[in-house]
Amino acid sequence: MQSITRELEQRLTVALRACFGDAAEGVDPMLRPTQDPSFGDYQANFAMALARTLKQKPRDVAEAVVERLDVADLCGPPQVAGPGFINLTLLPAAAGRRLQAIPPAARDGLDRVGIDPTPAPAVVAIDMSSPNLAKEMHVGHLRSTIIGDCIARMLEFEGHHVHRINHVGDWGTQFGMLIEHLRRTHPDVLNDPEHLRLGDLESFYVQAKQRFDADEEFATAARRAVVDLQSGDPATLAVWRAFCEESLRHCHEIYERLDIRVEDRGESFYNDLLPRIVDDLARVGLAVESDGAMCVFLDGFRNREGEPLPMIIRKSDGGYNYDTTDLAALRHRIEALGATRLLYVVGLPQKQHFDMLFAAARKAGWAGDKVELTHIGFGSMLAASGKMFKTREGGTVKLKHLLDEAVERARNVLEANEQDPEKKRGLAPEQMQVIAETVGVGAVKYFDLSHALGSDYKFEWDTMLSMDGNTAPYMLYAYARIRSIGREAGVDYAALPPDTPIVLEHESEIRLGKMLLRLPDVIEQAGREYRPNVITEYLFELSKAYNGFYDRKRGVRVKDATPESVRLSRLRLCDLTARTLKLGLHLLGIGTLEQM
RNA sequence: GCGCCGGUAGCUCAGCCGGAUAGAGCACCGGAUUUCUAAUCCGGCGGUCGCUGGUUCGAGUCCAGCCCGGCGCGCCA
Repeated sequence: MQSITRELEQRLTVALRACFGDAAEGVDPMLRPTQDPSFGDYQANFAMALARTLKQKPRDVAEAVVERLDVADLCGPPQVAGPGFINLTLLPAAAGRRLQAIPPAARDGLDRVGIDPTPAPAVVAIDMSSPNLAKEMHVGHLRSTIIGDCIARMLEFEGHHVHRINHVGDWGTQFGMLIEHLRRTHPDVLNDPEHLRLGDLESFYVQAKQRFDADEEFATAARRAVVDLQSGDPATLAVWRAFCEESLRHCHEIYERLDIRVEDRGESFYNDLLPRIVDDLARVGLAVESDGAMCVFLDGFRNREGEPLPMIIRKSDGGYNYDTTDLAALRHRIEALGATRLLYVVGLPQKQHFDMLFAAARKAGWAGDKVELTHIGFGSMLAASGKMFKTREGGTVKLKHLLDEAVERARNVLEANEQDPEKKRGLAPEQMQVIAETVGVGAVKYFDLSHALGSDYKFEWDTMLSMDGNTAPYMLYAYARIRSIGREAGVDYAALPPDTPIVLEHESEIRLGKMLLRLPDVIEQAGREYRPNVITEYLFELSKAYNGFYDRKRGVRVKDATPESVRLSRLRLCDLTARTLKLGLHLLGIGTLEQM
């Protein structure tokens, strides 16, 4: 399904040229969806700006373009309105033809709803999730994980080759005490590292820390473990590896539950590359010594005293820090993975770090002009109180517990409905559990992704689990209902003949049909701007359009519509709506349900 | 002190390189139900878009200053 706006933009560009020749070169037609249906479906806003450079009246410019504009096959007669807007209204027949041309879903694999992949695929590396293996994943990792996966899905859908890189923290001094603690609590760890199981990493960390602070002998041993680890002592490495693998198992329980796949690549992977990073930067004079540390000074970065702010790539004690590791990782992604688009889905507080990282990589020549470096920053998830998300005791909230609660709350809603004779579905307990998982986890994801990335948001259970409004339950219900309608109508949507004409006559049909046609633009925009909430907004609009179409007062009959051609046309609209919802939810990382 | 992000309806949030009368959900009030899954739909109420000035045909959106909140700013990541 090709974008209608792109088509109309091309026609406008042709008309602009015909009217003004070279003066119209490079002029953006500024085609936008209208906000008010009384202005049609799309409006072109170029005339006011162009009139200025042409020294003509805006309305005259608009009239002239309309005169030469050839859109009769798609739109009704273009209208010039207000100061010089050109309003375009899609013809229902043209909309119907376009919908009809959408090919059926592939038998296997993802249903692309007729949208072609890009002819120019790129290799993309997305830095996402990236918890510290020393501790359990907590709510602070949620946004990066969910948003990163969503962006990965959008780019994969476009046809790019995407690496979801889980840049886990598996190195650093804290691992000394963990190794030492592990040795003492699990003396057999080296005999059978595969079967190491630590029930709760959080309390394991706390125990190790307490012992480190209280027991001098232990602390000494822990420090020695750090040295051994860094010098590559095999026995120490083996314990460290066993710990990291166990910690990763904990992470992957969460990822599985979230239906997210990542490529684990710990910071330690880059250890061998770090000396060369410093050497290479020193050789070209980018890294210089300052207070005993090797630093890169970049234009425009100042500390609180107003002096140049360094990026420290080797500490005065000879150790490296995350600036060095991130530089090495960046280089690796470009040189070894062949990535030309490097995305970092990391919280906004780290913006300055990435500004410096990117500046350094550009200056060093490691990232050329063709390489995109983007920090996709996001705001904080706050408790409903508006404060930082904490347990009652002030600790961090484990991600596992958050998801458990989401599913439990979803299940409570389902069970309450089963008590209500009006809403009872007669679901078996196992079915209910599956539905609760999808609804609960989906609600958390959807709620997160439905907010603008940059702003903080308040985590509110009642809002995200509500059946009303822009939520996962509403969207999942809309999908399940459409599927149910197909079953009730005795129709296998997938078996509807692809050449069944789609005829848009009733106002609610026209509205729904036009909404369906916006899909390519929505996906394109969401992917280009890295904005998941463009998709959620659209899905909500689409659901509302569908509910209007299906509404018993304002909508049309579907299942028992006559004649048969109308019934089939409407069933195809149902199918296309379901397929669009499914694709949209898929891009958000949310599965659908046939029944709920 | 410098920098970044935010301030939009009672609450939670949208608002697409500046576009027509600033939107949605919740809450509140009212209406629709012989159910195609009403877990829905329709209507009403509700705003000095933090403040002031500027740019221009046009500013929630861009610029400057100020107020409020959050975060960052040399060897943690």
